[in-house]
Amino acid sequence: MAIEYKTRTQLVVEILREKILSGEIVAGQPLRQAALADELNVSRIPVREALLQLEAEGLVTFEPHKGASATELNLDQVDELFELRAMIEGDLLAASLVNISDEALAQATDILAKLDSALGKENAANTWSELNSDFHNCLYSGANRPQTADLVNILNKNADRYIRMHLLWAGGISKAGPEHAELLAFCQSRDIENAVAKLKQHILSSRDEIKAFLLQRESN
Amino acid sequence: MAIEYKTRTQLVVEILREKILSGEIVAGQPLRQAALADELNVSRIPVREALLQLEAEGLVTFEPHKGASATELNLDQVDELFELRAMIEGDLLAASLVNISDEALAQATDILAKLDSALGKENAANTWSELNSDFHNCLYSGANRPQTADLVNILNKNADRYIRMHLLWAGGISKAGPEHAELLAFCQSRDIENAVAKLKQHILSSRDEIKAFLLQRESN
DNA sequence: TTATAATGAATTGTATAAAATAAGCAATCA
DNA sequence: TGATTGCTTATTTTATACAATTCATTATAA
Repeated sequence: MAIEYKTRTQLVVEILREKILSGEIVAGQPLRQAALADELNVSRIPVREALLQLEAEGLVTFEPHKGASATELNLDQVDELFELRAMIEGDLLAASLVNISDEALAQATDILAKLDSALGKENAANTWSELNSDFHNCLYSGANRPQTADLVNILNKNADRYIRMHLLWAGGISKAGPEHAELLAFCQSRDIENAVAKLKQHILSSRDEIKAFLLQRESN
Repeated sequence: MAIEYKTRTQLVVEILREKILSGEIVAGQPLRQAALADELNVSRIPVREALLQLEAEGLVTFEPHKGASATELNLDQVDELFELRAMIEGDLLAASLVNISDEALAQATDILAKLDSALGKENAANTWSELNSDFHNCLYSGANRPQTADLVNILNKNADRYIRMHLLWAGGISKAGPEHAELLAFCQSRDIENAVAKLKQHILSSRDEIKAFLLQRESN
């Protein structure tokens, strides 16, 4: 297997993204370029460029001369983000199911099993979230819409933080397991209408749980 | 009115974006950092950061150690881009019409007049495209969905190059004028269903014209 | 006391210099 | 000749150094 070359900037992007998604860097927390450069043992230039890239993904907010911080979404923004996901992913799934291969569906079944068993284990939130993303991408693989898929992945990265947080603090998206199974069943029978409806409901119900959690935490 | 401070990076972003959208920088053309820095009288750092930002917008493609170039979309990608726009903008318009103010609609009427008169004039493509964007944003102003609006604007910047190109080389989106008028009429009567249908059809018909144009040019 | 201006430390933004990498071309070997 | 290797050059990537800006704090004046 060929090793792929990565620039320092790309490495910093990956490290910082993971720190934000995992919650190690908390939303709203200022990200000091010099401190990060020091910690990662690079100069400030790749750190700056990484922060800019993360800003484009929505995970970081930049203000000229004031610096960067991990983006903090309020309840309305969380709402909007999940609505957007429901719409776009619904459309993507519909397009995908027309052409989806049996291999992709088999793979999705596989991932689903891992997903269920991941819940109790160590580092559950991080593993779960990655598998969850794989599962959904697998179902969208028939669509052949690379730009839309990229967009979905960016939106998911933004949602991911909240999903992980919820998973970590409230013991998980309680209904995710059975919902995934139902969704996969509709996909397997190529029942586009029900599959899309289930997917949207799945995304929006996770939104509701997360919003409820955020609201409750806010009031403390 | 207070003038807003802009970093060199932001200025370079705006200049380069306009050059790409206007066609001065042709798709596929390599963007040499040193040459651009020299031309704009800044160092290479702000140029690099600007190119990274434009990459996030989809206008520029970066390859490590090889440099940046203006992104070139093939027919399928143009297709996907416009489909995505139709879906998201349709949804955004529906949400907007529920709350849209009479002022916004009046403003849209205003812009529409300017839009028609802009067609024959000098620099038609650039002015038209800006007004066109204003017109649509005006119609979406009632939605109160800032993240979705941002996304729409990014997608529009990608589509814009092709719209301007078509405007410039083929004398314009022939049906845009009457379509805009019809769309506005539906909006004024708060007829959500017809307005959304009209908008989608408007976006997709411009896609068809552009694809036909690209195909014809390709075969030469 | 309150408002405003001056000061300085912390931080970001930019320029320049150095290092790393890729691509083209000549030299070498089969 | 054809393929491969090593060198040269162009370009990008990164580091370091400096300039500009912000923010907090203190000093000054109304």
